[in-house]
Amino acid sequence: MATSSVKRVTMARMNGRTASDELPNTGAREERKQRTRAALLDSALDLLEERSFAALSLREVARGAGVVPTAFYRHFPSLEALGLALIDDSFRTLRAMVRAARREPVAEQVIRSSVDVLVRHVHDHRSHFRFVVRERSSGVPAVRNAIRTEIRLFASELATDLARFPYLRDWSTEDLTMMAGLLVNAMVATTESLLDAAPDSPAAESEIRRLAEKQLRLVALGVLQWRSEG
Amino acid sequence: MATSSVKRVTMARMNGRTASDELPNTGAREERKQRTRAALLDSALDLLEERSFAALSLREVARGAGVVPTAFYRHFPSLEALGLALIDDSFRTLRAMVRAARREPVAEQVIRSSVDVLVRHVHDHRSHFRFVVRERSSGVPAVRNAIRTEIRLFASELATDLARFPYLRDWSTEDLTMMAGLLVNAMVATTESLLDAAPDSPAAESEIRRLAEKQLRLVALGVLQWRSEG
DNA sequence: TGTACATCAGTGAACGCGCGTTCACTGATGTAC
DNA sequence: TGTACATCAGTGAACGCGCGTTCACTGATGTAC
Repeated sequence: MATSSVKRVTMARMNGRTASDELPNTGAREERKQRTRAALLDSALDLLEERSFAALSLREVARGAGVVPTAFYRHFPSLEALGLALIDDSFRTLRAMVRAARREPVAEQVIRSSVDVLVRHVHDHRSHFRFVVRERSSGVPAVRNAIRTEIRLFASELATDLARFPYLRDWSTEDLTMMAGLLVNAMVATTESLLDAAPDSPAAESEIRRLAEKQLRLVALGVLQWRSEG
Repeated sequence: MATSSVKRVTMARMNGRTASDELPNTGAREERKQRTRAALLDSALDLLEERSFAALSLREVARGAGVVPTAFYRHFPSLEALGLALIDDSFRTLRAMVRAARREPVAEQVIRSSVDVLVRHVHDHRSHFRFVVRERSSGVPAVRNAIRTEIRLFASELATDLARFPYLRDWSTEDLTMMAGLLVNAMVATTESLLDAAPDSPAAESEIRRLAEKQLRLVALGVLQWRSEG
């Protein structure tokens, strides 16, 4: 194959894209492909409402997405790869939640507003949170480990955030990490309660919210008394 | 069939048992049956080290126990039934742990000795604790619900125990339950850390123990400041 | 104690089923000129 | 713009496999007398 001709072809393609009024990869074909990919992910999330990831089958997921089993391979090399993509999506949701929490003013109401952000996000993205919370401790090793890594990352970011509070300014890193771990545990437990409760039950939701706030206030009281040996 | 003859047979059996020097159901046949049953449970626990319960197959479990698949049905009507039996065994282990903890003197060292009991029991019964912790949030509904019921029971027993502490004597039931929930969360999280760590690594174990003690001390400080509205 | 019969844990063949994966294909969309 | 060719998402048949479950059986253990 002649190098010059390859170059010409590449440039022609690039010019074609630049000249067109569409972004790269936004043709009808690519769009349809992305829709099928999304349908596969949605199908999996649907099935995960009543089954664990380890119990999913590729054929079920494809069936739910309205495609033939072999079409699955056009999008993911394996079910496990789809699982990792679900983790990406789920933690994108979670990071959006953290950004929302950071926008809240850091006031005396910090506990209330943090719990509020959590409850609201779990409400709006049940299936993502359910996936993460359930597969965190059980299931396929690759999926489990990816989730744990993300949660550890999340906890250490939380520790960094905590270091900005006046009380906590001179805590040791270890103590901050310990406290962040405690808070993440509480958040996960609260998320589990929310997922167990009937969806769209404001009564159950506000009861859980009240309990979560109490737990965080109890921890906060401990924090005020703590003498970090950092 | 003649009623009188049936009665005679039944009584003869009862007399036979009473007269023999063996307890009922302790013949060679029954003993062998119990050994096979135990082998099936052990086989399942073995497989559960790297797989979730939902991913077990009856044939695998039977294979691991050294019996033919159909023999499984002589002991359990389904894999799910075996799962429920595993829960029984696991919580028997956990209740033994709680009894051990209650025998410890309630002193200033109560946190240290509680963590100590937990670490020791997880060390000695890894597979039971792993099963409970993993299947608690994922997996087969029947198994998951049975575990949650047991954990809720455990938490409310803990709340009762807590009510005996002087500081906590006039806390409201709700606050005691809330605090027990917090402690159970911490214990579960600690158990997860222990199961993640390399088995038989005293260094990892004592590091986790140290962290767990810190978390409990932090909570205890909060408790001392708490004003229950009970 | 000895004998004849009952019980029942474990066997092994057989079944139909859904699974993951392969392969050659189709036909709509995209590209070069 | 029109034509000829390339790309590639989705198809459908086919495969071998391990699965749960059924069934009639075997032979050691237990029981009656």
